[in-house]
Amino acid sequence: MSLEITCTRNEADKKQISRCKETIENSSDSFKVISKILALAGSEVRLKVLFLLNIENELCPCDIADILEMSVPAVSQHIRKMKDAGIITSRREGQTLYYSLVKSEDNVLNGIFNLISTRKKTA
Amino acid sequence: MSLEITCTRNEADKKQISRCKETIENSSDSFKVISKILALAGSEVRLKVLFLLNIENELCPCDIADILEMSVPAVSQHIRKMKDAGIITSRREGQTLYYSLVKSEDNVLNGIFNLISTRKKTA
DNA sequence: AGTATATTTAAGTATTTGCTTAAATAATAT
DNA sequence: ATATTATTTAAGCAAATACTTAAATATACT
Repeated sequence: MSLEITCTRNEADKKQISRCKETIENSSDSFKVISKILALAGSEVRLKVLFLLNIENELCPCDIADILEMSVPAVSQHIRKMKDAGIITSRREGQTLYYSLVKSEDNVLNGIFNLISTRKKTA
Repeated sequence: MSLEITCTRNEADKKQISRCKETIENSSDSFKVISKILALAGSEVRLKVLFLLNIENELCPCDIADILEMSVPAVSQHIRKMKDAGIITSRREGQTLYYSLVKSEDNVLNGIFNLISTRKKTA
């Protein structure tokens, strides 16, 4: 818990440091919210799931398990995290649960999807 | 290692599944590369560091530690990860190491920085 | 050479993550 | 009711994370 100023370099720019502290403080909530979404998308498996939901509109856990060649419970647990975070939702049709992306205005994910598609083209 | 098709729902769309598998396969490298960057940015601390480097151009570990109110070794270890991944670089000036973002064409991070700034304005 | 400063690295540890297997729900079909 | 299917949940565990403190480097100063 060393909250004191440890950096006593001659060149240390105190004004810069307090300006930065303020900037960070002002966007404190954004950092929490956005880093959480990025952490979710920062798993190869989940990024693939999100990308698939974006292009296929909706998919069930069973399909995703087949596509990604992994176990259904493993998929289900990834889905749960994303649902808990509110970035995907579900719709039931009989025994099957269809998951889809929650569309949001300030979308962190759209830019990422574009990047994946773009890279694919240029590669 | 259950690589067989486990989903034998009547409604299962085999064509959709193989189409999806192909899509994922085609962008396989993108998913690796991009999820890695997102995982790095998916830490609140690292997202802040990246954001700060973006607006301040360069900062030393000591300054970052002060700004984020955390220990220098903790900061240094976050920096190491980002440097290893090639998203930041360093320049030495005497004893001080100045870190800065590596500018890249297909930038995953720029979109994110914009989002943080935008959210701040609207909030 | 000897000391101080900036930073990294290493070792230790508590927490989190991501799977596995087995059991629990929920809906459907017989 | 019973069995089947789709999915979730729970328990267990190995690996990864993110700190801590202490020691090691590297540069500068005297």
